[in-house]
Amino acid sequence: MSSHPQLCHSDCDDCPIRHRAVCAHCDTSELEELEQIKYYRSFEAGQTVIWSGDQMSFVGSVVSGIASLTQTMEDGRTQMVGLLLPSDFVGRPGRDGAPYDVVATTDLVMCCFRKKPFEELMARTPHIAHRLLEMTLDELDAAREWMLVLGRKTAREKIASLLSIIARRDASLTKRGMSGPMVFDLPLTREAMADYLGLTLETVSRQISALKKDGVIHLEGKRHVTIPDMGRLMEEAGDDTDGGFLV
Amino acid sequence: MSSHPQLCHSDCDDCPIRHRAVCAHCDTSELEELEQIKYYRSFEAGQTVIWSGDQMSFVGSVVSGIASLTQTMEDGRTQMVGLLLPSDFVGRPGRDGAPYDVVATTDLVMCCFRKKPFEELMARTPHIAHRLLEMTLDELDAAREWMLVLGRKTAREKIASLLSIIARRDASLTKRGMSGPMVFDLPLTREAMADYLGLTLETVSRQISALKKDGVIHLEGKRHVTIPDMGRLMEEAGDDTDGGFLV
DNA sequence: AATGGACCTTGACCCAGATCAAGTAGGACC
DNA sequence: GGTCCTACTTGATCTGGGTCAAGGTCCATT
Repeated sequence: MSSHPQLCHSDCDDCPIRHRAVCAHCDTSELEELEQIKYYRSFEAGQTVIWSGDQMSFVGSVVSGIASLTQTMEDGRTQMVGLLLPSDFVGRPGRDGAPYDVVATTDLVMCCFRKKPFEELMARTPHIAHRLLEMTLDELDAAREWMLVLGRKTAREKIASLLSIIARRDASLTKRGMSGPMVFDLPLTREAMADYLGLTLETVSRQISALKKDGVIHLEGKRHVTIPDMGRLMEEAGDDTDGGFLV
Repeated sequence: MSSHPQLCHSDCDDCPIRHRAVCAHCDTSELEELEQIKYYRSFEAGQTVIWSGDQMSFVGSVVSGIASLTQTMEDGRTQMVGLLLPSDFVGRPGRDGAPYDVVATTDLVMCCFRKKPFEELMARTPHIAHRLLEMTLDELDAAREWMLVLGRKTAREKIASLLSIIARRDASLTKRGMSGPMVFDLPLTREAMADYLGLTLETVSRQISALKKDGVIHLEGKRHVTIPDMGRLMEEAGDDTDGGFLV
């Protein structure tokens, strides 16, 4: 927590990332006000947090686990339109209905703020409003980057893109750097990856096997991944070799 | 203009949509301030308005013509990640670099505001900041809806989705209703449609021919489209038959 | 240690859409 | 009226990824 000392107070350990997403610059009285309207919710893997069309009564952020934003067609085809990792923010201040399902992809703990009072706080706290706009622009950038993945990349490039996103996020959350080999556990099933990438689970499986055979990744078991050379992975993803590290 | 009387002042005819995107509720002094920092720019079809990575010195909105947000891979594959129709807003207040190219897809006129003073105005005018957040959330919703199109729809459904978006936007801009047959000119080449849909131009052409043969659309020349039955088109798009009309 | 079930892998085959290649339509300009 | 050019169409063929089907692996439960 050393990099965000201003966030740290009593219950840091309880919910280490709880305020990072919302208010990196909140003063004490604002933090206390947030404290008042804060509560935690847990979900089991597979549970739906919010149904598309429902009223959303809270905003909040992911403490642990993974949630995903999912759109479904009548015939059952589904597409994940967003992946929420720990510290990511969920919610649409000023809006009522959810435009898509929010699903707990793993066991999930969320730190929530009641929506009405949060909006009121936001209305009289410009820097929170500003922060919300920032976060929304970030989400928009991520969504548009993903449109390129969905529209133009091959299956192999799609897998490599997903792996590099997860690896990067994991590195930044655990404060390990990006140099040297990266090691992490895949938090998604093959099917969830397929839904995120616009593929079938069989194709995901085949491409992961191929990347493994080619030495781009190592696998222990089905989920434990080692990436010996991050640059190589990003080439496989078809990304500009630089730049991507910024996200 | 009758539905937005508060926007109408001297130069309504000159730039009818100029403020609609930004400030439906601005008072006179705010409008005058905007007036001071406003200027127009014109582009020819094919010109690049902003290069990815460039500093953006303005925010603004499209007066006439079409612009598109485009991402390109090193090998030339390109994906449109946004379509800017008249009255749509461009710009990222609080951010400097553009994350993708903005390209004039047809001849284009934009109404721009100088960025620095616009941001200052925004900082002390909460309802403008709020409006910006609203617009960004709308863009995010649109981007995510498009992710479903890119990831899970067939070529035929993709074309139908694009046509119904254009038809709806056209209807709302010209204030014609959605009842009865819809008539409009396609503002995009087959290639631009392909770039938006993650297809090749040949596939676009074939699917348009197929929709025509099946009576879902009528074509006069290559661009003039009549949609006899909007509901039918939306079924072809695989959309929920209701709801979509809201956008 | 056997059973069951979720998750994953691999093979065989198929098809939607890409690719390659001609050709057509229509507008601008001489 | 011809010729050029850009935008589009259509056909023939190929292929990446989908579909269908058969196992395999790893746990949790008994």
